[in-house]
Amino acid sequence: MKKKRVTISDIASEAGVSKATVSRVLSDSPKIKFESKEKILKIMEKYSYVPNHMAQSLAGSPRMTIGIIIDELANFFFIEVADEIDQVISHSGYTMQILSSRWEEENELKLVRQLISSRVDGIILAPVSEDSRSIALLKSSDIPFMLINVIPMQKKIAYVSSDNHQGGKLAAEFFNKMNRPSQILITGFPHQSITNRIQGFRESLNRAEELLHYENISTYEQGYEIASVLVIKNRLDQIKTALFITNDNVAIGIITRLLEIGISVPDQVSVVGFDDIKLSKFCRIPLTTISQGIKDIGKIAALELLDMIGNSGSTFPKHLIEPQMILRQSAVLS
Amino acid sequence: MKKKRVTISDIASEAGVSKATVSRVLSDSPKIKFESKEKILKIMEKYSYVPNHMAQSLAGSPRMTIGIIIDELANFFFIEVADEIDQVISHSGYTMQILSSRWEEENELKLVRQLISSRVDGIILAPVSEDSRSIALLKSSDIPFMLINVIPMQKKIAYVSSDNHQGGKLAAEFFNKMNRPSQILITGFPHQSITNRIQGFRESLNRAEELLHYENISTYEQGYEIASVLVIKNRLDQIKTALFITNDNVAIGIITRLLEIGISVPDQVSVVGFDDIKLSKFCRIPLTTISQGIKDIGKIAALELLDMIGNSGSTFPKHLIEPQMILRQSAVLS
DNA sequence: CTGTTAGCGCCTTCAA
DNA sequence: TTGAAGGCGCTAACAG
Repeated sequence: MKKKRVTISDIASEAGVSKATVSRVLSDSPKIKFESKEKILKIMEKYSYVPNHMAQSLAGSPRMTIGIIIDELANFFFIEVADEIDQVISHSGYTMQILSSRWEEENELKLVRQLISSRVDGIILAPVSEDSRSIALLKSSDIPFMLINVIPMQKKIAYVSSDNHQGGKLAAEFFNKMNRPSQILITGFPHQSITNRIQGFRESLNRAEELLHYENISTYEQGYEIASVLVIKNRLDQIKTALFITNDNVAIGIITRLLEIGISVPDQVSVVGFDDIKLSKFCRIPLTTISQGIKDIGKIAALELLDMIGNSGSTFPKHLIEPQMILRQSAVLS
Repeated sequence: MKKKRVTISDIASEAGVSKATVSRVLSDSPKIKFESKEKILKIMEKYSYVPNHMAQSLAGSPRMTIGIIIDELANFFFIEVADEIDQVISHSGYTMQILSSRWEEENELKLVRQLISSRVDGIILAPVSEDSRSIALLKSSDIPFMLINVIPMQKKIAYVSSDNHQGGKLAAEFFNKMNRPSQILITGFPHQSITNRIQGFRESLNRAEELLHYENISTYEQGYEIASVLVIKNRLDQIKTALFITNDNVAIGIITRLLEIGISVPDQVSVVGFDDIKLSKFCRIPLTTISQGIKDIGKIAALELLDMIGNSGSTFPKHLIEPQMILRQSAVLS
């Protein structure tokens, strides 16, 4: 009962021409009689004919699509990067497909395999781990790809990332000036970008040996929850504290909860975030944070990938973006 | 110089078997000798062989992917719906591809065509317009699809949407109780969902004839900007005002600006939003808003689509979700 | 358990 | 300007 899909042959026979001729109007070839073209177009219209992209691609047409794998949809950082990428590539006629690995390496590998399998023209990946198997797989494919939010271990891999080590350092220098009695670090999944932030932070931080550290806090919900714990265990209500939180989403969650409890930010507790997502301007206490240059990351990744596709991936552009301290209200140098 | 991709034939000849045998290990067929399988697997591994999905699909394999087209990436409502959908379908082994129409109908049509062209198993579309050409195209295809955030004109189209008219009514009833001297409505693109909210709101609102209305405000940046204008033109600083803003993102932007200017929310200006995105709990003044039941929308859309794919799209489930008033701080009944 | 034979729908020479 | 033929990489009967 399933109605058969109309194919190029159907169109051809109805028009009384060969498949080749129909194919020519599909690819908008110039060498075709105007009337033939008109007629074929009309028939296509009549049947709402949509050529089978799989077949086209199999037969050699470029797909004109790039795939991007991000770690999570709920993280504004990735969404903003993706949005920027979409803007750029669509100008060149490409379409972007977003996939989410949900921070699962197995899942990421599956998605990468899928993208390779569907022969997209290029891939942008924010890998769960810097030595993820996905990267090896990608390398063995001949599809141009670009890593974001990570600095790969191997050579000959294109990437764009912010200098997270430097970002951590910036935060530390700010902390040193604030010089609060209590200093706490809150980080997310053990990801290279995070590790580098931690290192950069610790290395430049005064009294680093006293630093308290909470890990695996990654969403604003989790931030909201950990805040209560912090208050009790580390007496945030009594000891002037500085928080460095390596993710704006989390920072916003924490601040929200602190305010509810009646702890003032930045007076009692000052908070420095990381990323500078758009939202950090719009949250309850605008965030003092380290900017990753989100728009730059997206734009550069897209442009370079497009370029690599043009050069059939023989180059490996590398970009390390300089982070920047953005002073707003959640932490100030009184 | 471009290294040729390894195909099933390469694997087959290297293993000294036929393509069919290799294909069998690909599909994990039981009727295959264990040693053959092992051997073939090893060779695949050696070459990092990834089967061509285009070819597989052309030859009849289901793609196991669904496509979703949303209006914009920067809108948390859509992202949250998409995230929910991804959760659900991935449990069934499907992969989701997200595409963004950027509120452009032409672009939407192109993307729909692309999805049909690539023969995905199902499509979820948040159409720019309720009588978009995309919908007609989708109908003429034999791919199961589900509309979200809209109530289609024609019958026999599956959809899930919140009852926006009712949502507007809820807001109006709340406004009537607040009974502020000045009442202002702020809406986004002229989309059916918005129109319904407006209608529902106006119909139940006391003193609706005095209602002021600003249109085409759709992002929090735009909200942030319009706030200054509002203050000046409508003397928000002097006249107690109630704002109904049909989009939480915008509402958050507006509140942020109002606070900066020194206008208190909800005392001087009370704000009712729409959507209940997660963020509305975390913004500077937690939002009183109309909940669309975002998670429900995503879950239902995904589940029903999966079901339609199973039944080869012969059913047309329709869901109208009851919106709900969520009382937080940005507007209260004193 | 395995090989052979046909396509799937389209594009691309090569001739006409 | 058009048509015929071959092939892209894989799956699906149908024989053995």
